[in-house]
Amino acid sequence: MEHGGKPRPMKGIRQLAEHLDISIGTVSRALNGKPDVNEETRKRVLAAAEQLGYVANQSGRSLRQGTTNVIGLMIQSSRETVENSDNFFLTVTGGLQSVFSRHKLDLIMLPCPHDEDPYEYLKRMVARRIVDAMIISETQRVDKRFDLLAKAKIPFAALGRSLSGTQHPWTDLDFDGVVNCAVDRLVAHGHRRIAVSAPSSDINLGFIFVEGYRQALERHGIAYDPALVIRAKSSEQGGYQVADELLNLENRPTAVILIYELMAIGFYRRVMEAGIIPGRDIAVVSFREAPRAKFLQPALTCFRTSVHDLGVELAEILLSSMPAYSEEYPGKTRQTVWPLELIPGESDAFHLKAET
Amino acid sequence: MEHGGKPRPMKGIRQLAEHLDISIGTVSRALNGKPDVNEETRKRVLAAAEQLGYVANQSGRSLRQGTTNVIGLMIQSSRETVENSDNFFLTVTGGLQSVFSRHKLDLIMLPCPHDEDPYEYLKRMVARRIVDAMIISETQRVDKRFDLLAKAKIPFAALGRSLSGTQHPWTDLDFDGVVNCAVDRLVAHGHRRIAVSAPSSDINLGFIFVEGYRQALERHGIAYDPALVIRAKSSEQGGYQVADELLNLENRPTAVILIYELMAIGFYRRVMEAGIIPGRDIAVVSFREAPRAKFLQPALTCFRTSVHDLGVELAEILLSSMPAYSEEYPGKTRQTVWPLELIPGESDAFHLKAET
DNA sequence: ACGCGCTCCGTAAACGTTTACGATACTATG
DNA sequence: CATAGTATCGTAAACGTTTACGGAGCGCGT
Repeated sequence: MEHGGKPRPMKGIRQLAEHLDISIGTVSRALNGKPDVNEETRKRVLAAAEQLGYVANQSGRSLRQGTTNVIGLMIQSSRETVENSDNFFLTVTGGLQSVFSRHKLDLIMLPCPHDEDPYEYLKRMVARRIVDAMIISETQRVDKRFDLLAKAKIPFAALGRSLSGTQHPWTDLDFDGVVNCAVDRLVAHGHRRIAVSAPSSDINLGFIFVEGYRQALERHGIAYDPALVIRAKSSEQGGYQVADELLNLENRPTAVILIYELMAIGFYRRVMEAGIIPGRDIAVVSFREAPRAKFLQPALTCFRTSVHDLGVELAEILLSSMPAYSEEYPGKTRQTVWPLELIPGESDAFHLKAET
Repeated sequence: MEHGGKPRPMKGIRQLAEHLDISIGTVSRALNGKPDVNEETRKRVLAAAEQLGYVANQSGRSLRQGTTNVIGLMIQSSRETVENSDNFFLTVTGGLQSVFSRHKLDLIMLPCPHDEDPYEYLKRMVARRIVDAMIISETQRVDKRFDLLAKAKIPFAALGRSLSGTQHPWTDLDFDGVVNCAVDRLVAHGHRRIAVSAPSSDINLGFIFVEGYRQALERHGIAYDPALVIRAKSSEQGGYQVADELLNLENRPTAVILIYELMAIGFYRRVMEAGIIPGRDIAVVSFREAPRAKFLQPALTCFRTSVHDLGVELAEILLSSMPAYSEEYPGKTRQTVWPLELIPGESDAFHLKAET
């Protein structure tokens, strides 16, 4: 206003420079906090940029310095995922951003289309050089994406451990701990015939979960019965199906471990249709808690964690493996399992102990 | 292989050109499908690019032609949203992508951090020129983002109608239709005292929903009672709270319209604690269906739509307003309401009709 | 022989930044 | 006063791509 200049839409750093009557080099240095610029001119530049609404064009910047200041989070919104992911990713995103924003990094989510191969999609995104680093999720038991990213020299971290022995940063929920704790608890209550539901063993989660279950049984000297392992989708529908299959067994289990509490809704419905009350006639424990667990009747016993903090951990692990940021996270462990906490409900049937 | 060349990591179009012994101009034209290039050389170029894994650097491309081939979907993962959005956005994303992929457009999700003002965030993203167009969601009753995008000349479409009279492309769920249908149905069953729950009236949804409710009542000659309008979060917790407040009324309603079926879980829990059975003692209708509606007991009466197709509609509306694509969507209506379908359950108490 | 149109391709400029390098002015030191 | 050092700034190259422009070669009709 004091210049009488109309704040027309800023075109580029060049216009900003000639508006200030300084060279564009100085303007750039001023904006980027470089040391060799007079403090007073820096103030002028910043003020003018603010007033005229100038923000550096990202394409020009990344073309020059080969960096985008953007981290990508790849998610596969597959049918399977859409039904079970719930708000998991949005919550993780919050945790990631709370860390990234301190480093002026922006997070974008890259949703792989249903009909595109995740590997090809990632390849495309990586080649486009649109992100500086990647976070991948829903890791498979054999996941070619690890090699792809390593070869392309793109820093990355995974939400989900690696089973193929490749060395890279990851964090993962403590499936082993959860399933062990669940089995211990159920056994302590007198249960010997315990069913489990899990997704396909191609998915990391599906594999590890059942593996942990098998080991826990072994520890208690209980025989492993494949009929008690139900592969199902992690949705209400899946829970309904699990109950259905278990009811059809001639030798029914007295307890069941579900993966997602979402499944419990369908499971409850199906067993109640058969006159079976969770917590009285069958024990139910669920792996991951969502807010609705406590609204089920009877309240679901499940395992809880802060998904937000999981995002924080994931972000720190990623940054600690990026040369440009690693010194700010010294000695950070790059492969961690994330603990969960037991939230007791009424569904795991304490009183069965007495009956058995 | 026939060349004996090792497929080292491709640096740029220049290396690809000299590998083929053609000029980079021709290579670029060949890759981009320009007409003035021999079909046979085009084949050679495409083959080499495929073999060497060359993909154009996005920064260089967008710097030159001022376009990124990326559409941004802004979401506010506010606390409120995280709890109620469920998988809504991921499903919408699927619909969007099914359209965009036909035009070789990529979709990225831009999650606004909790602690950043959505307006400032959008401003930042727009100025960075990282996307060609934007889709914004969760529109407010007065939303400065419309002006921002219009001034920046960024094509955009909104998921959520405009109430401020600004002219821009949008689609929106048919709140009016839903709430009218719900009220009609409840009134036909003999209800006169009907409660409604909605988010804050600052949110488009909250405002329109209650407005439609008020008009529907008026149409039936029923007095509007502000005590029956409960502003609550769209979560299980919110549903619990709604039930709680309604139970405390001296003159209780006989029916309630909930916004999200997620709320029904909490609502069911609370009223059942008081010995009240939905569908017998109180009628419950919900606005938006998710898979779990049918697993509730008694099954929830609610309104359903294909969220995927909603995404398709939104994508087409956006593209039809972009000069580069508009001719492929001739005569497309740019402002539409999206209908929903009634899914009858057992929760809206048909038999109350006889009693009243 | 000449001109014209057509097909195909090479050249070089341009997009908006950042940054290495050198230039200038000033200060301190001998 | 000469010199070195320091603070500040301007210049220009570079990043990888697209595209306007023009040129070469060719066929064809006059």
